[in-house]
Amino acid sequence: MSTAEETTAGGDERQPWAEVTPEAARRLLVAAVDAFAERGYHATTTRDIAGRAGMSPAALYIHYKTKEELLARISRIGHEKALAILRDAADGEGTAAERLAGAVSSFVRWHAAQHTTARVVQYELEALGEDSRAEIVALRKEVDAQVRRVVREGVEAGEFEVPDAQGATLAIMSLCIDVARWFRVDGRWTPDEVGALYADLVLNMVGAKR
Amino acid sequence: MSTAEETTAGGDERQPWAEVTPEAARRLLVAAVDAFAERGYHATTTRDIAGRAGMSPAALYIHYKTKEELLARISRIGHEKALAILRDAADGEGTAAERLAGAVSSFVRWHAAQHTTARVVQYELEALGEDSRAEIVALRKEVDAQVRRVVREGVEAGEFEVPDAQGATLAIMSLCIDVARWFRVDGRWTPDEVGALYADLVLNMVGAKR
DNA sequence: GCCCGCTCTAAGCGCCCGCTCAGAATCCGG
DNA sequence: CCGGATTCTGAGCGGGCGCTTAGAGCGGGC
Repeated sequence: MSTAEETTAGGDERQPWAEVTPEAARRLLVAAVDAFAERGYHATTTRDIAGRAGMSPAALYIHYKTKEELLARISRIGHEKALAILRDAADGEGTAAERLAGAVSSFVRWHAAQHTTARVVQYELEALGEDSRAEIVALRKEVDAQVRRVVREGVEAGEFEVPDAQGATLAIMSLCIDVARWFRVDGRWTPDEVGALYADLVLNMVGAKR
Repeated sequence: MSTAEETTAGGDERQPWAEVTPEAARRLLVAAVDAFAERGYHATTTRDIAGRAGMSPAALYIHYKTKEELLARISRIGHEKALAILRDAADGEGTAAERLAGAVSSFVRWHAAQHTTARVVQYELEALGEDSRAEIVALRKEVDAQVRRVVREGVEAGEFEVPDAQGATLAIMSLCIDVARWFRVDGRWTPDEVGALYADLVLNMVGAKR
């Protein structure tokens, strides 16, 4: 497995929203993440978001033009974080198997540890407006490309044995993303444990020689 | 009739909502499935559902007490169908590997072919009221149990090699369920192809001797 | 042929939504 | 200690929501 914890580019893991300023805007955004993850974008009211941030409903509109802009900002930052995690792992050193295991375990760890954010990022895409959705779709293609690259390299190097590299990549991404749906903090596993378990299962899946 | 296709208990695959009567109630329910899958439960209005069914908004309330009852009915029938599919496969004949492959391919095929229904069934749980949610959660436990049983039997028979049967089961279910999220009718694969691909990947995942 | 019961519609009720705006509070350079 | 910019609040707008109600249309039993 990975050592203790590899550093992940693109932000501090303890303060994921440090780049959002001023502080009131950050408090609103964090409140929105919680509310969107709990109840979904459409079921969340601006009054609820403002309330969680300890402000009046009107305060929201000083920092964000609309409720949708909040979602767009969350989705943007979240996808950039996901891309940074996977790029780091895919660009790292080692065999394709080692890099794939690293990518899966970090990506899964993020989906588990930041599962509220991940839930919004992965499941509220359709609530985005046209413009932000296009931006996000482009980011997602880049995200996919990182994993596909490692899978292809593994196949070419004879490390993996898969009949359909694109299909395998899809399944791997799918497996990781779905962690955000089912992960519970009071459940059976810690984020690290799920990451390790899934890295192992994925190596099996691509027929990596062990 | 279906010859090559295995018959699946719990309803005809071409008319999935045949058990819903009268016809107007079925039309409303099908409209609700489409709308919920497209836009999500909370973003769907009763006017939209009624409009898709070619009726006035008030007509909905002759057949259903509330909008939530529509969701509950859809979720109930969908989960029963899913359970029937997996029970059939798990109770079938053959080695654990054959039964697991059958379970995964049928379950995935359903998630792909009926992806609008599956999307509602799998992603709108939190919109359910307390009572229906409890009922559905019980059904989901039974669904999980079918797959877990086959995995355990495979491990005991020495067919599979997994360090954590529960973890592997979770990953298998997760993989299948997420098909409803990403599957597109105009995409690269047919439901049958995804079913076959995924059955193969899952056998790898559990370390089945090939 | 009449009437009952079922199915449907037109109209609309009360509520809460996203969002606005006028003005109060606060901060800060000079 | 002042004055303008910035950040916030209380009140409330227009509108769409889930759902109700009164009554029209109509098919089947006697």
